[in-house]
Amino acid sequence: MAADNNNSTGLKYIIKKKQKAKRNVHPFQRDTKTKKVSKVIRFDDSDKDHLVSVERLKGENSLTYKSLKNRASDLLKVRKALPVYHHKREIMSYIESNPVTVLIGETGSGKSTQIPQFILEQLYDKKKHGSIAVTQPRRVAAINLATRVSQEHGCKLGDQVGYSVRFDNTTTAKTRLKYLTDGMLLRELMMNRDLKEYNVVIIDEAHERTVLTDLILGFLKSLIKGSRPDLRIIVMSATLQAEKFSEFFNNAPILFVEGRKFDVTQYYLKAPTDDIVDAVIRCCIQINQGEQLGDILCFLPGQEEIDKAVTIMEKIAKYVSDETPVPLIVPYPLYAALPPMQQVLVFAPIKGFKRKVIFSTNIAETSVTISGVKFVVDSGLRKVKVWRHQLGLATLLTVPISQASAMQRSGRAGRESEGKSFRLYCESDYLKLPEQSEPEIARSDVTSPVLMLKRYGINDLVNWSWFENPGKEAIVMGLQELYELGALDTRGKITKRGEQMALLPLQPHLSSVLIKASEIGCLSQVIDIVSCLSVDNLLLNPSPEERDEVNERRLSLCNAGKRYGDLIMLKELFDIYFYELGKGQDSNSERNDWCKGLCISSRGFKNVIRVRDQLRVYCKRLFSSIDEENEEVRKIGEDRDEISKILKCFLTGFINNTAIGMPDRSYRTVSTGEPISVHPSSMLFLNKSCPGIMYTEYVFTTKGYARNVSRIELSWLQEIVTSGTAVAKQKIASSK
DNA sequence: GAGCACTGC
Repeated sequence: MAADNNNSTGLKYIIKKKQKAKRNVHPFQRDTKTKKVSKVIRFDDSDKDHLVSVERLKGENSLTYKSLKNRASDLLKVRKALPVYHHKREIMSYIESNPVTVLIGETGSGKSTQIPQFILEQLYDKKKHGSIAVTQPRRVAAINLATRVSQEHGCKLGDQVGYSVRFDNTTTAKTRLKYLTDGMLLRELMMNRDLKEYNVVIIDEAHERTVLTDLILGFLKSLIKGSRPDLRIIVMSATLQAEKFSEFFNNAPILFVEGRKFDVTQYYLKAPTDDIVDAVIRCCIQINQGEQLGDILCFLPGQEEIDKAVTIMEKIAKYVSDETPVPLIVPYPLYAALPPMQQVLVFAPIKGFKRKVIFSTNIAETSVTISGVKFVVDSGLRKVKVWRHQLGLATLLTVPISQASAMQRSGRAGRESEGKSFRLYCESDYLKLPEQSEPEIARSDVTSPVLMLKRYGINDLVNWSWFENPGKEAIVMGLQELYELGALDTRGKITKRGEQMALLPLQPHLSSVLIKASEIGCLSQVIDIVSCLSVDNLLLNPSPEERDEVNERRLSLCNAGKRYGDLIMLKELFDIYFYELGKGQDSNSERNDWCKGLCISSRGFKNVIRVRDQLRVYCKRLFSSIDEENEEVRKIGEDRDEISKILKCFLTGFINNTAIGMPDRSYRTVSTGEPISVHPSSMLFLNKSCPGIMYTEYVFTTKGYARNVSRIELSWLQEIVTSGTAVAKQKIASSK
């Protein structure tokens, strides 16, 4: 590939007039009778950009009262310079006189740090009791915001201002302003249905439309219509979707807060391209030749495309900079399954006459911010998981992004200075894109939300105050799943088992496995396996060169796993990590080296231990059946009976995720008879001798794959079903 | 022969 690329792939750009990366807010600026107000308030600063790193702050926890106050008064000067301060009274008067306020402002407009403090001051002034909850979709955001705001407030983290996320709760009895993940607030709703400790609940980043935020919105609506008419609600969102939030809450007023961003010039392709990796590479080379220094962030749909782009770029970068006097391009991949060691490389600034080019998935769209980016190259594609209720199957699809998402991606070029965004599609195609991405709840398995609603005491789920109704079919499938797991009775009422399942921080299927394990006495071992399963990206993907080597090492370590599959392998790995390694002085480095050799995430394994600790505490409370003694015995051996017992526990939760071996050595699912293949990452990929398999996940990519696969005997199916529900029995019978 | 992104009393 040559640097001269004005050729047939159509990579010539038409310059568009300069436009802001953010969307114009006009559609909402009209005043109507129902929309009581429209305010445009300009911020000169952005909140999350000036957040200090948590590590640094934790070291400062020993600060004296006086120095805390001094720092707060320094910060107050900065805060007072924010234009939002001048509009404080107006904003507060709307919040005060309306049960629900929708506050529109971009991420980084200052709303997340300042508005909660205004409300806190008001609570102090009026000598009111109660506190404020601010929800965030991500843990890091909750932690960073609470840390910053506690400084501004002049208190230690956990005094008046604190945060609560899984495994980490800094709040105390003194805390009046609490930043928490939306999952945490839902947990609180399960325990304390009226949220009576809160005067005000703020839902931040509501435009991201995660399943959990959508659920919270539904719960809040039913609360203000029912037992908490006094509760104040503020929905904070980026510019779009304001009207949807407003309409949902009885035409709540919408306030606008503008954030400052730098101009981003938009470029489009003249003609569409059919090879997106090639187009991205060519675009980067072109930027490198014609543009000033500054890093490039490229959005590609998935790992496959990213690895390919990195490989190509590595090959041509040196050649290009040798031939012409341009910066040397240094390519980096970025995606969630990448080993953390490689992920951090992306953030280190580059020295010399070089240019960083980051090839990233959607992870860089909201979750991760990289400084130094001046150029964005957008493939216009992403991967989404879409749940098929009828098939119990997740499909992973590559689809065009929405306009909102395209704008979010472009905005990544304008965070520190003016930037440029290159969209590798035509402007006419951009205009055809949907305005918004489909909300997650519309394409997800809702078994877990349905269980939450049942536990909350909702009977008529179809007509509940869903912010987005996932549809009757999805709800009915959820109800049936829960009935089959024994969480609901024949009338759809939650059972004692269902109550226990709802309290465990696991998906219902895994909760049900845990309960079964406690009944038949293998809880400790099953907790270890479930803990591994509930950590994402524990087993990382080895690079192609070391793949065979790593697989060989894993196989040789896990004798039982080789025969019985991935669940047993996880337990074997856990046993080595937990019982054999890390006893000596160099425990940490010993464990890290071991993880590295097997391409296991050591951060992931630390999370496994935290999940395990939490599950053990919950189980002790729920079933009081964990035997603290004989801990060594909990290691798994190659005892056939013990392994069968453990796998049968899993079978009670995943009876519908089973397939039977055919004479031609393929597998067909028990429930639908569809062909299914063992995923190549599985221990059982090469094992062709299983009478049947059970899996925790069924994903369709190029074909239907079973992931986390275990060997099962066909007689077990009958055995489990005889002790199970009538519905499942019928399914097995009809599949024969 | 293959892996979008988050998250939980």
